[in-house]
Amino acid sequence: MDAIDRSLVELLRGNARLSYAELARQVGLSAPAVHERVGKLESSGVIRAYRAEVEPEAIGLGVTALIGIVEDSGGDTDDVLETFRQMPEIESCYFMAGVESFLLKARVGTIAELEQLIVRLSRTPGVASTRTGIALSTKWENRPQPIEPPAS
Amino acid sequence: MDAIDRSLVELLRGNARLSYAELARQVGLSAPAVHERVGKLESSGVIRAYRAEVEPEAIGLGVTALIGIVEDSGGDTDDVLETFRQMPEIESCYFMAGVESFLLKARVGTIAELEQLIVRLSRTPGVASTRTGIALSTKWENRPQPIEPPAS
DNA sequence: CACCCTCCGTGGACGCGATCGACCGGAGCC
DNA sequence: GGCTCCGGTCGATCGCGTCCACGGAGGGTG
Repeated sequence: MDAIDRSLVELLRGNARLSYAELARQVGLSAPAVHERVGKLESSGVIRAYRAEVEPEAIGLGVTALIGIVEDSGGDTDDVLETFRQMPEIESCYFMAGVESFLLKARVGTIAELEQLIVRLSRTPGVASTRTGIALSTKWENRPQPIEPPAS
Repeated sequence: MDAIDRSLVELLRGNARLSYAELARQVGLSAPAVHERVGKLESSGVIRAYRAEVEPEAIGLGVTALIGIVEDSGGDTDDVLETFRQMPEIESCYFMAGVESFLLKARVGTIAELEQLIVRLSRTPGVASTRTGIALSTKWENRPQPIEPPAS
């Protein structure tokens, strides 16, 4: 993970479809060298995936909600997690410090679907209560932040 | 936005680096046709960007926090937003219904940096109070959900 | 100091993919 | 029926991805 690797990661975070040849020009190496470096970044887990970022409204997911979950004292956290994992509406799931064990980001098409989702969450064994906030608008999301070299 | 477009979007959400030729095979069109469709999806804003998804720890951003912001009654929301936008640590920013006007997702390297960020947020004109939750672990994030055809 | 090993890069070669232009067929409209 | 437009295929060309052989720098060892 040297300076060139960081440049590559930063370039690919900005545009995942850059060709190896283009990356090579940007970092001043040959295309095969870049190919190998990127391959290592992928297989070492630094780069997890390449994703197209889509306007949610365009695919019928106009409603974004953030849902805090308080667990039952008796519940099994892993079971709860597994149940959440089965719900495709839940785009992100964080295990949090604090009263609310989980914070979920969910996306659905309509408020009615959100209601159904909340009902399903509330009924999930191990879930004591939920608290839902609705995003009126997304100002920005997953903005890549510049990589700073390790403070050595 | 027909069924083929939806397939293309779904394929690219799963792997943004698929070649046009591969996409073409998957959807049963020729490569130039796919090229044109994807170009239209990009320029119409359905596809906003292609990003590499990176393990945050690998680039020195091991601390994830979710921060709710309560606005001052006198403050100007746009100014507050602009200030947030200048802070690279804030990866996502939602304008919310409820007492907390904003919910921010921030990523920093250390708890000390998080502390500094919260101080800066608290001092921002227009911000009345902040409430920070720390993510102990990210179970998953930005998981693409299958696209369902418009309910027609 | 010479030697060797390893790592990481370059350059060349070759096949495939990206991309452009020409053409074509069906839908909608005079 | 014939025009036009839209959106596709086909074919050709050029650049890119990817494999391979080679080479130089750096470090350990006799």
